[in-house]
Amino acid sequence: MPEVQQQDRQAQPYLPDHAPWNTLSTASTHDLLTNAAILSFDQDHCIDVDLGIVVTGALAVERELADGRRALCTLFHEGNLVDLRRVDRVRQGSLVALTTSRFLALDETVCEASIGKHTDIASAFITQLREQFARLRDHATDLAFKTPVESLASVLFEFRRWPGAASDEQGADTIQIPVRRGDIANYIGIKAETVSRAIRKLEQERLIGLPYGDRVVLADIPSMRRLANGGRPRQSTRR
Amino acid sequence: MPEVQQQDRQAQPYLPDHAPWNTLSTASTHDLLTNAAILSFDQDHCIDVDLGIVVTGALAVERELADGRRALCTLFHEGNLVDLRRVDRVRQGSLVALTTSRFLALDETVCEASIGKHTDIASAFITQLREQFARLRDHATDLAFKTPVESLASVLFEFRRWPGAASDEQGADTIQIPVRRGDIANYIGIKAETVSRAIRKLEQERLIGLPYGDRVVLADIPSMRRLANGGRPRQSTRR
DNA sequence: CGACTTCTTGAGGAACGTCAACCGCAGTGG
DNA sequence: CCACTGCGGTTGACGTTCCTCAAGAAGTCG
Repeated sequence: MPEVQQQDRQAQPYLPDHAPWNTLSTASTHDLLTNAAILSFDQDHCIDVDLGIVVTGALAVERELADGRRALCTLFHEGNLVDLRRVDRVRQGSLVALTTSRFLALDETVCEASIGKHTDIASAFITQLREQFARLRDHATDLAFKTPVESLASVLFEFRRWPGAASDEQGADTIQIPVRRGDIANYIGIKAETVSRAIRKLEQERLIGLPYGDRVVLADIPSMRRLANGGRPRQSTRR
Repeated sequence: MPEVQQQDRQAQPYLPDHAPWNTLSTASTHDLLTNAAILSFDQDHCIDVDLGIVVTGALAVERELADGRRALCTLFHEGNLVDLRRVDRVRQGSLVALTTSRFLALDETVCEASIGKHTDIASAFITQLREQFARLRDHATDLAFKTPVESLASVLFEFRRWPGAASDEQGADTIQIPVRRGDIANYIGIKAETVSRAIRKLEQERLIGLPYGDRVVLADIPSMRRLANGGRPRQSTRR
């Protein structure tokens, strides 16, 4: 169990250079950053802040079941708004760092005031919330019925949308997998071993390439898209 | 495949008598209902409206995979705000009626204006969105790692929170299951047959009672809570 | 009564979880 | 320099689980 440890930095708080935050006016930025602080976290450390923005790294909302099973309900990357303030006294889960990360902790009351005062901040928040809602619905669909290979294809496309994760080196579509296998497993509801097997299966079918390390080359994007959209159901005993 | 069919009613639009909508001021209610309409739907009919409030019945966001598998990502009951407006040109899924339902379709531009004008409407919307976010995270946790029996216990507690679904007849905690078995299955990511078996298992263990029809009596709430929280993991081959 | 839908029950098999072992790598300390 | 340790990832064997399919039961509506 990772202990809670927050290393405060005296650095001036700043917003990540990522939409929609880099479009805010100077006055809005100034107001929003009042009482804010940049925090740094090592991998696997819990973060007991309920409101803020991811500056670098990867965070997740983790929920632990009674017997120790862990589920990552939401992944956050650079620029994502994190809002875990309680609803009806119910905890939404705990925020953990999946990699070494920096996080901009916002002051809740300042934040509420800024939303009311600046329309650009309000719309930035709404944009983020609706985007995350859509992603969470996607994710629920993945979890409900997709096979491991389909879920993995789906999550690869999710990683491709992460800022800085995708690149187009030498004409190939390369993705840097930003988290550990075990984290992917906890995210898509399977075990790390099954993630490993699913990756190997995709590679054997020449749908992806594994040049080195944590890099994945999408060799056949149309097929992968079909897969991610539910193209490989459980095998029927009939056929 | 259910055809799209909407039966318009000339009835005056009205808000459901349910929090937070019944706390709005008269002026707010009047503004919000401008250009709104009450629609009625039969079971399994699609609803091509992106914004509105459930008046009676049960709706769901359905996503269909390429091969016909269906997942219900979100259930909506009386009083729930439905906001399926697109994000980044991505469809969130389609809205379907799980039972005969009535739905208050809101005008999107009127709605935006009302939120900006009336703070009680804005806070009602925010309350609904955050509540649904929390529920969706719960649901993702269910889908990720819970066994069918655990997921079923979890969804029974979800139904208990539905207005009108729970009652306290003769001292027992009785729930009216508001949707079909197949819908429950599509919601918690298992098959209808497995739902049936899970219900039977719970009854055999005296955790629930099945007096008649679609009624379920929670006979042992503490045990059920434990179960819903992950109290019955997959069996280890070790023990 | 049939025709239909929904739910239930049973048999059988594919699939994924469980466990154990191993590999590669990085850090550590002698 | 090398042994030791720990972590993350991979591979293999095996068994439970839940999906698939089929058939029947129960309720609904014409």
